[in-house]
Amino acid sequence: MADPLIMAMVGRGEITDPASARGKLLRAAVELFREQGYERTTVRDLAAKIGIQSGSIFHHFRSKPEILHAVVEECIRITTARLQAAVAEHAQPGDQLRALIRSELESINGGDGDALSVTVFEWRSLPEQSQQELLVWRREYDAVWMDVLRRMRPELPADEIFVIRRLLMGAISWTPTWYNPGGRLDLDELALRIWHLAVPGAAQPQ
Amino acid sequence: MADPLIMAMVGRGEITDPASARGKLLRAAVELFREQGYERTTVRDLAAKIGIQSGSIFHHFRSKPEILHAVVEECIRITTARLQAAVAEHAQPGDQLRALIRSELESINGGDGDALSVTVFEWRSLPEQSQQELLVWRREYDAVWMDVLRRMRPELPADEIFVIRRLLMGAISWTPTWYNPGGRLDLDELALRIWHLAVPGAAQPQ
DNA sequence: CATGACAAAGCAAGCGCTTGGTTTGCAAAT
DNA sequence: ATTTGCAAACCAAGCGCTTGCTTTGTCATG
Repeated sequence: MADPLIMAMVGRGEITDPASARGKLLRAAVELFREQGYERTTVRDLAAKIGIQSGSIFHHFRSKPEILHAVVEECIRITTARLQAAVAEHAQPGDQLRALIRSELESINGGDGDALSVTVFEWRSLPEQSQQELLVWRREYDAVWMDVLRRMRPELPADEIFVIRRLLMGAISWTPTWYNPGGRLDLDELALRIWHLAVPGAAQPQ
Repeated sequence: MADPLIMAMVGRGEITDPASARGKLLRAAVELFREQGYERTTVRDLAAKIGIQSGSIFHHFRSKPEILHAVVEECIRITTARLQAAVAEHAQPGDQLRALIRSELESINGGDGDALSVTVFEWRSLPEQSQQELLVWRREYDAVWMDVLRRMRPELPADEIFVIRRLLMGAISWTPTWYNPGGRLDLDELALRIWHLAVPGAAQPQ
């Protein structure tokens, strides 16, 4: 847990310290929400997972929806920071796009704390007001993608870029339902396959 | 509701007659499950929607999960029949693929009884045993896609075809979260865009 | 007069959340 | 070095409500 990106964000007060009680609760929530969904996870499940009484949870959060809100907000902020870091490592738009795809795949299929799948699949379970508030962070997230795609395919109009983004997002978001992280297809190769969806003119792999 | 495909299937006893009490219940369930999800839909919601008492539901179904099971099963069977019909209308694999994409888009975004989005998004809410039983129908559904894709890209190995299928499935399954059926982008054009993802060598639209 | 389709009422269990009080860790005051 | 103060973290108990489902009875139809 010595992830420098996480530690820096904790230092800046942007996310909860994973070592704190609140942080542990959030990580347990991510795991349960991903395994069995938000609605089917009870506050008692959550409490049992970290070894406290169900009522004690409400010392840290005012309500159950607030837990989901916190999970999603921190997840988006972390993932956005990861995406920006991935883009910054490359100069060419093509490389940036591949890094972007790879980074998002990792965030959604990765081994530790893959909260992005919770964000993606439990978004509808958020109260209307929460969704509205979280849109601010989602737009920042989207902007990273749109910038890179625009530079990658400057010949396309904005609305076509938008459609491509959404289609890629669907393809990537869907991978947790079928992709096996331990199997023969590794994340780099999968990222390359998806990259070729967005860049039809490029040379085929192999 | 004079859909000949539906009527034929009702005649063969493959699906429930939409005019029957059970049929009305299933259609109401689809609507509610799609709007607010299976878990958040109560049997009382469902009963109120068709104007009966909540207890009366259990004359038609033994349990709430059994309702979801029936919704998903009938949906898969209908959608499979629609896909097969769409493929049969064309001779060339390229046209067949486009018809396939178009048909699935319509089933998941279409105006009337778009149960496919329920099937897609509520699959995890099915009991383990239901999932196992329904896999039989899902395999038949998948086979339609795999056959066409194999004929379309005969140069690719089976596992690459599989990945393409899953990526397309993700892109299509995700459309309900962003696509606006009444907007400027119509389903034919969207289908064409997705088609070009699967057929990178083909000429670009326009 | 048997059957199917429902209404009416309600049960047991589980839900999110509240309450009042206890433990723990730590730092300032003595 | 010991005491005191205090806030964060937590426990134990349970309230009020909703949930899926059951039971019993009614009534129209064939």
